[in-house]
Amino acid sequence: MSFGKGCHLHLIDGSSFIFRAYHALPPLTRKSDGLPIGAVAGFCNMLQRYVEGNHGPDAPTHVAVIFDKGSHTFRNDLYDAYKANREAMPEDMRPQIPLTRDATRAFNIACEEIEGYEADDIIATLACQARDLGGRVTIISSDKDLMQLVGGGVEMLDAMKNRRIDVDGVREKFGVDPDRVVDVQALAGDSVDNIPGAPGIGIKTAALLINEFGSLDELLDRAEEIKQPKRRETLIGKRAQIEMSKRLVQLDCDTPLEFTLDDLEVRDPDPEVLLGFLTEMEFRTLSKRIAEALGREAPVIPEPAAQEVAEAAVPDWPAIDPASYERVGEMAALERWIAAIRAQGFVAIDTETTSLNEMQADLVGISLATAPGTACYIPLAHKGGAADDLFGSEDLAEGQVPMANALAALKPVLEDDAILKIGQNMKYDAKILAAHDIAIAPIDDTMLMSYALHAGEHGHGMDTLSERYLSHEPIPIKTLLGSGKSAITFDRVPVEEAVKYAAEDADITLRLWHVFKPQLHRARVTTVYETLERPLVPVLARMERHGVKVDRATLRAMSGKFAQKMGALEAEIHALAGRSFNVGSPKQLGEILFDEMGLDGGKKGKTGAWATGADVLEDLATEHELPARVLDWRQLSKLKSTYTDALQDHIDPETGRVHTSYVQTGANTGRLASTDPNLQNIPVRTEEGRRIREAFVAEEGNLLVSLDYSQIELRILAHVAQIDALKQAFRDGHDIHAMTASEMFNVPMDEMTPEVRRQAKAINFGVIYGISGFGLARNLRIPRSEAQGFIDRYFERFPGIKGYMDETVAFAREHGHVQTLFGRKIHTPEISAKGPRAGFARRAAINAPIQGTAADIIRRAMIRMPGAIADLPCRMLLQVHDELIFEVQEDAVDRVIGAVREVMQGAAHPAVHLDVPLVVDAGQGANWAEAH
DNA sequence: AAATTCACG
DNA sequence: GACGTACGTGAATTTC
Repeated sequence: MSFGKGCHLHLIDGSSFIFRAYHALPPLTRKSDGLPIGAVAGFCNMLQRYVEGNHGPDAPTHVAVIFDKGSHTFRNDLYDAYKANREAMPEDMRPQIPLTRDATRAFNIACEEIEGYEADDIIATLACQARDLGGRVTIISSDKDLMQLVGGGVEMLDAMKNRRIDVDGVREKFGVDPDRVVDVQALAGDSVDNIPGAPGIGIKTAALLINEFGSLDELLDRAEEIKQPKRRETLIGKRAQIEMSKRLVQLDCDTPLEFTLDDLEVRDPDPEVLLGFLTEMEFRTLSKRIAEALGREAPVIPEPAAQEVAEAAVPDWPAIDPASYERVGEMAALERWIAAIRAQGFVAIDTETTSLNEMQADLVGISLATAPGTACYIPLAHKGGAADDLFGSEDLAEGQVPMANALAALKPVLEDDAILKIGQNMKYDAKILAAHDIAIAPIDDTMLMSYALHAGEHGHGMDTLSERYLSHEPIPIKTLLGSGKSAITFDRVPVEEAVKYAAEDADITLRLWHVFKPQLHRARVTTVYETLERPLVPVLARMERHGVKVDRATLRAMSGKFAQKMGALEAEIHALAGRSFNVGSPKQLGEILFDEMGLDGGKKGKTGAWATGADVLEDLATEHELPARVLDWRQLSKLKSTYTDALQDHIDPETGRVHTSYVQTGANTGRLASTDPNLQNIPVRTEEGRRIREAFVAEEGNLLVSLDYSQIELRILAHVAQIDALKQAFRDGHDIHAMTASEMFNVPMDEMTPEVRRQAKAINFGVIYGISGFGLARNLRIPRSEAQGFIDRYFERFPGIKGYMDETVAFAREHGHVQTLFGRKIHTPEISAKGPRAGFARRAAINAPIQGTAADIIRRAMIRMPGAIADLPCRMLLQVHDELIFEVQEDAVDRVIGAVREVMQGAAHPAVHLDVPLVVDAGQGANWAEAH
């Protein structure tokens, strides 16, 4: 096909792919000879992902990967310092460059480079040609230097963020249309490429000037008109330098090419060539994946002497084949499986039910796996009914073992101390089985193993793990249940389909267990898994099943009151605005405040919408009535929709209680997350919000008791950073924030003002979060310079803190993870990233050991709690990060507080001896508001 | 499905 | 020199 109208050209910026691939992956080497191949692996992965994504109407007709070649270009003749401050290419990257060319050719994608030209110029030339012929162009790169090409059918695509950049995207980045981007760049310069530009002028100022004068030439000609003296002098004095900068950033659309667009037509890869290349590189996982996509058998890559157990184990297993699983329809067959399990001593198990909510879920079937590829499904409560019967039948389907008989046979196995039960997210299955009076134990949980091994690297759901560690995509549940309104429950799934899906889950779980089990030891996280993860499962299951009593009448009354007040506020707000609008719409509110009322202080976010967050409205509220009323309305709206209304829907009709679900792998740091509903963010900071806690009540004759760790994160900071002054203050029971303030501002403790103490408190918390001048300034609403002054003084007074922060970041850079005092590892894959992500990763790395150690401590307390309170008339109900809530028989409150406090305060022992005491405060009352 | 906002530790 | 930032979460709502 000759290139022309209707054609779509993709131009991939090869260098940016290589650099991203290099930095995204650890330094992998080819096992047989140690050749560095990390970047090549990442590059191939990106190409494969790119190819897989190329379907549908937007698919390219022509494609090429463009590379740089040679280091000397016409730009070096113009300016000898061009790109002079670039860091040298890493040693282990250089040999991989030619291999990425080979990889591109292996994928049968055109691979182009021209000696003495930058890839950007080739891309520019091709893009111009394609555009002039009436075709569409997508440049796959995030390099801002290419943005000048956008427009007239040319767009960019950031492959990592999967974000298209069109003319509007360019305007957002540069503040001008694409044809003026070079003008802005000429003024702003670029430190990465060492383009000088105009000193003192950045992108913002440059865009302002270009928009005012229309073009760079016009601006330079009329520079005399500029009012700011410094800026005027720069523009006049540095004119030559600015004009040269423009020539440096201007891409060349007339690069002499030795090929034409027609040579770039999309071609299918030759499976032999592609798989041959991948085999040569020894990419096991990738070659398997690509072979599957090509419908070929995966190439066999021999394993060298030093074997990775996980990698070596996989090829020996039979492929995952849903058609091979057994349907267990009668007792005799079930007895055979039970005998096999007893003989082996372990089994993978998965339960299928009618709901994700364990309290309302009915058991539908159970699947078992005893070896990779050996799995079965025992349907127990599938409904029958003809396929054409829209509503199905209420009768049970044929060929199912009666549930009571099956469970009676399984119960001794599931409760047998000598038989290990393996599951993925066992808390769910444990809760389902508990409803049938089965206390499943002992267990292993592949989700928790993954969490102990890989927190921070990826999620821990079965689909993720299967794809990552088994290179297999499980049958999506959607294909069985459908989605949305027409979704059915699992008991309506035909048994033959259910067998494939359910048994596959058990099979996958067993395989994952074989992969992870030996890795725990090698990664030194066996103790974390065995003492902080696995034993928490039955504890959480029991708390969740018990639930907390919530009084519907209290919530209903509050909802009504909130609705009334909101109605009045809404009328007031509309009157102030002069027209009616949706108060709940930030977009409409922004238009009212900043476009119609013309208030200043408005800022647009990255999507171009006005920001109307509470901080913005609070600033405006000092001058105007409307934002103040909106803040009031928002508070009520939040309380009503998220709490008083939604909580009522979560009261279980059977128990009259609310049963949250804790996600043990939800937070990377080791904290729990609470969902459906989230009971870890019930309001407390405002008087009105706190009243919602009055609806959380104790059963007749009982009280709610709350115990929380006082300042646990600061205590941990004092310990890990070895800050003597802080440690001593905690030992002496002093007010830690006042003490900090006194040290920093030289104010004697008895002259401390609340304001100074408040500032010190913000700094103390800031330290835990990986403090920055900007963040502290925003929090305290003071100038950034002043905030930076505070931080400097703090580090001066407590040099250990700065040392700890630097050491933590250095540790993360070296090892790719940080860890808690108890050995929990939190991976920090972005720690060496560039740009704003580096800041995020750095602060997260500083925070994780502190937050994570606190999380470990309360986990240890929770795990010991059932034993400590077994003989007392009370139940543990909730955990809120540093707080535990109990329901206690009235006459036992003091005894319970004593026992719980002892467990909580001693929870770090004997694994860790802290230099600071842990202090636990207690409260009690008829409801949570009183107990807190 | 993404963005915005806001509740908690 | 400019940019974007406090750490960790979940849920409701609007908008696309």
